[in-house]
Amino acid sequence: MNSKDIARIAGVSRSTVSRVINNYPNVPPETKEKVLKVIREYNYVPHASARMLRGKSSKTIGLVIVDLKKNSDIHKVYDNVYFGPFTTAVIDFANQLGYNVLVITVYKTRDYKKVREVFYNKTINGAIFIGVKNDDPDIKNLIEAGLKTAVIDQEIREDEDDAFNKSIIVNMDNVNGAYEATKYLINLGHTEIAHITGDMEKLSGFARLEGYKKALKEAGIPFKSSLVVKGDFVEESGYKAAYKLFKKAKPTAIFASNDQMAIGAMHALEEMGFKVPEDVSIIGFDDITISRYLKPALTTMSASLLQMAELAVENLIKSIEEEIAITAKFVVPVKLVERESCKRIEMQREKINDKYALTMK
Amino acid sequence: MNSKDIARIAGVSRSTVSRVINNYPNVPPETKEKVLKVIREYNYVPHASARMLRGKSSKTIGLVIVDLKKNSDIHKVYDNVYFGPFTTAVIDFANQLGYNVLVITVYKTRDYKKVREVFYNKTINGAIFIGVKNDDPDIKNLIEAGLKTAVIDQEIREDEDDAFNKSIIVNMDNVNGAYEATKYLINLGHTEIAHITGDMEKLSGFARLEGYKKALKEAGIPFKSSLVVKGDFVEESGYKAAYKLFKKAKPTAIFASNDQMAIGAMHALEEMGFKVPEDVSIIGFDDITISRYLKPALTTMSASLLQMAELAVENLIKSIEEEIAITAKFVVPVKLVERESCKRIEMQREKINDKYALTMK
DNA sequence: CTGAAAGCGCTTACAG
DNA sequence: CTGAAAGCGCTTACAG
Repeated sequence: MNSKDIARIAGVSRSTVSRVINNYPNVPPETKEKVLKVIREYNYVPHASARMLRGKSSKTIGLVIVDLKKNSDIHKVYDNVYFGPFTTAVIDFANQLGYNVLVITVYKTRDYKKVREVFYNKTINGAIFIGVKNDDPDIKNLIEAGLKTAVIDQEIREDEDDAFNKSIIVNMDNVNGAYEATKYLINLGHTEIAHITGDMEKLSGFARLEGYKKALKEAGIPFKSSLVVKGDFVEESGYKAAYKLFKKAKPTAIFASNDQMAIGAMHALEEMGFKVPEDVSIIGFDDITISRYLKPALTTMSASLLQMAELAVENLIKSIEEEIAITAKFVVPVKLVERESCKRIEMQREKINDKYALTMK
Repeated sequence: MNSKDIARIAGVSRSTVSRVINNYPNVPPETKEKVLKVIREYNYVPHASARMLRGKSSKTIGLVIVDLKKNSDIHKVYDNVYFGPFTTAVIDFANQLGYNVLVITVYKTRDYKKVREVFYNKTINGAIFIGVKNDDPDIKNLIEAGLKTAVIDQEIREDEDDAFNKSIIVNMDNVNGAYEATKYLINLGHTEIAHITGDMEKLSGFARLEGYKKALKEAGIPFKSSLVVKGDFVEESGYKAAYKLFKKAKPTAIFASNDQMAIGAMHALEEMGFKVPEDVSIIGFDDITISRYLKPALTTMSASLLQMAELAVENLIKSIEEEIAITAKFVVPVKLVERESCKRIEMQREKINDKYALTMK
């Protein structure tokens, strides 16, 4: 069944069939109805490739989920509690606007080849990237080659010539979020506040560290490098970080750069014999689904993934359809979700120290 | 940049360019290398639509996530803790086999239009369906129209003429899983075992009820309809079901048809003043990520989503490429994950009854 | 081994 | 208002 068949059955030319499909104004109602009837009857839908070849848009965007792991291929995205909700939100918004979404996973640098492929072969004309490291050269190349992009979690640049300046950027308000998280602990009376950092190659990694420092500085609390331990956003790194931390320091509170690491740290804390929040307060970032089910439920900073997905999708599609390079930058606000993992302290130092004496000998 | 340009620059005809791209055997090594060099230099990738129009496969499958909600559009897939991991697993396996995946969400029956569209316009030639109700007529139509399909959670039929018999089917071993879950409770000494059912329009809903009944029967425990409450697989329904249940009955254990409902039920139990597992044991199904973080950690039945994704993807692609209707049916085994939410009881009936007297007056 | 040509199914300027 | 024709970028039988 193709437009020729439809034309023959309806007793018109293929031109006319095409005109009614594309809603041209100069088709008389009766002709239009006649053609439409045949189209419906035969479930005819024009061949997408033929239309594209004639210059119509593919109406397809890519969603590129990047999860570069240093050492293993065991870690797959399906572990990731963060990407799922965002992915489905992107699909929903895109579908609403009549766009399909092709989802592509990138675990190693060479997987970017998959993205180049669908871009150069014209399957997609735009893509949303999540999980990317800051200033990623692979994405830069793609942008320079003309791919319309929306990137989540990417530094907003001064340099006008930078490729990322041609991209839509959607970020959480990382600095402020981290600042507020730390300040929240300070207001609770904590001064020995540790930070488990995220992946420092990502904006959300280093920006949250920055917010942490800012809050300390403002409160006149000296920054101690012994209270900062590197993590990489996965649970296990939070677990290890907590052990490392308590080997050299005695914080009363921890700000973890995301919830997954906070969860890992809570496990370590439990193993070491500390109670949360009685002995150590802990706050996370992201408000993933699991956090509310923990005991104690995790206090954390939350940003609307839905809003981020919406901004990315709508602006990307706008930039595709209007054939202009929209360069909008968005910073989505973050708000505190107070639950049970943080506690006010007042001169509890002795108690904590006693505990230490006991646990660590 | 198109094949004509490449041909001109390499000093050959378009035919030859096409031959090297498609790896025809009858191209001399030097010619091949010469052309390849130009292709690489200009980042040339053949236009996917043009190739398709000439009959090449689109190498794209659809992943259709169905989440039909009766009354609201508030409930979106992004809530769903179950679809995320499966989705990324499907994408991974498909990508590995050189296939793209187009993800489509279906919240209302009319959203199936999106699926028909991409099928009839030749964007996809196969699709995987998850979250579908049993014997869904919309999917039946698609199968009959020639879409290659792999369906998750669908009854395996006797009737050879049934459309679903032309589909690949991948199920969890629902009946056995439910049977084992119930038997586990029985072996722990429970006889008053309630069941919160899933959505009875889905295979996993009614098959798990069947397994529950089977275990009771085998143990000689009479089936009581007062111990069975309807749910629909979402958390809130488990919450409500638990309240409803304890209004009319006094079970010492609950088998919830999935983990989300078990979580809802645990909340209700807590509110009603029952301790898990001291007062009431509870077991779920699915082993979603959250379950291991609960306190008490949820005992549940687990099947490998990865394996299911792999079976669906590999067989679907095989059936697409070999142009045959593969009709394989798979039942993925389920295994018990013992955690902390179930407890052996021995003549505790009095205690429980006391508690009741206290709580419910 | 290689090129010229037909044709996949559309859309759209062109002519009437 | 409508049709005939060109052409989008490929692939592949055909001829040499």
